[in-house]
Amino acid sequence: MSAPALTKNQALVFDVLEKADGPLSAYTILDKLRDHGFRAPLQVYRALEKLLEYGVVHRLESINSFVACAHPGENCHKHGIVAFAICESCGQVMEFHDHEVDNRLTDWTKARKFKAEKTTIEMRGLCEACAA
Amino acid sequence: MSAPALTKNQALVFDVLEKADGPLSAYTILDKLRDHGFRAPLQVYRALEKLLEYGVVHRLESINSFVACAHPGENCHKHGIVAFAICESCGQVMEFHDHEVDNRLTDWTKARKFKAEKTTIEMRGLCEACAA
DNA sequence: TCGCACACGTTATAGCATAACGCAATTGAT
DNA sequence: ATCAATTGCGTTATGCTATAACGTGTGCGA
Ligand SMILES: [Zn+2]
Ligand SMILES: [Zn+2]
Ligand SMILES: [Zn+2]
Ligand SMILES: [Zn+2]
Repeated sequence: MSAPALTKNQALVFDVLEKADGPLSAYTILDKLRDHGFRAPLQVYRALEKLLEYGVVHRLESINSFVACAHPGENCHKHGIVAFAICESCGQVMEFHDHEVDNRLTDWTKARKFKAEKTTIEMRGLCEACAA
Repeated sequence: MSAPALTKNQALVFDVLEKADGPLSAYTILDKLRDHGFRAPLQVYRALEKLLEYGVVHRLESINSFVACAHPGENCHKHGIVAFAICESCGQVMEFHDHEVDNRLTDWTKARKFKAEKTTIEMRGLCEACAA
């Protein structure tokens, strides 16, 4: 699941996400890539699907947006569950891991024999700068 | 924020969710209430908005659906962050609280002065029965 | 009685995501 | 070399999710 060489479209989408200062929706990405020949949502969604699979992009379920992984190179997935703090004012996203949270959730799933495939942890609120 | 008497529409929507054996999308709710005079999505969304506010219904961000609170009467919000395990096969949802998870996330936010307004924890996977 | 808050109904629109078709390039076994 | 399978890509169409904007009626306190 580590990232092979990206195709042209995958590279374009990843580049847009990496340069952005916050999460972007698929349609926003599409708009940013019209000059590069993108015409339809599927071109974006198909690239995102692969980038998510490779673990270099994360999807923020609570805001239907996508963001480049904040920990390039280290294959984020291996660090366990990823959590996000999303500022609803400035859009900034902070990505972090907490092994104790992982452990507690894993304990819960083990006790109930629930097989978790994908876990979402997202906090929406105000960052320090915006709360002031 | 405890629940006042529900209006007619709110009661109808809540009733549908309570009787359902899993989460429902707003449009599914709409379809189930057409016989009761519902004609437009807003009728559902407006009722849901209040039910969420009262804490008797939860929104599952990762599947764009809504579910009745599994802990009627005790005002779920007071127990801290709510977490869900969602079976992608049978649709069953398990709702739970974990104070240690709460504490860890709260510690993180305090350390970074992030003011969390709404936290989502959702695990998607297979329940014991479906994994077998 | 006036003004306000709130629920409600309706129409229209915006925003998010995928189905289904066909084509081209790549790969990898025979 | 050839064929089949896989993968990426482009396009059109469609479906699902959510809200904007406008207007109506009702209840209730100033
Ligand atoms: Zn990451
Ligand atoms: Zn901020
Ligand atoms: Zn609850
Ligand atoms: Zn199941």
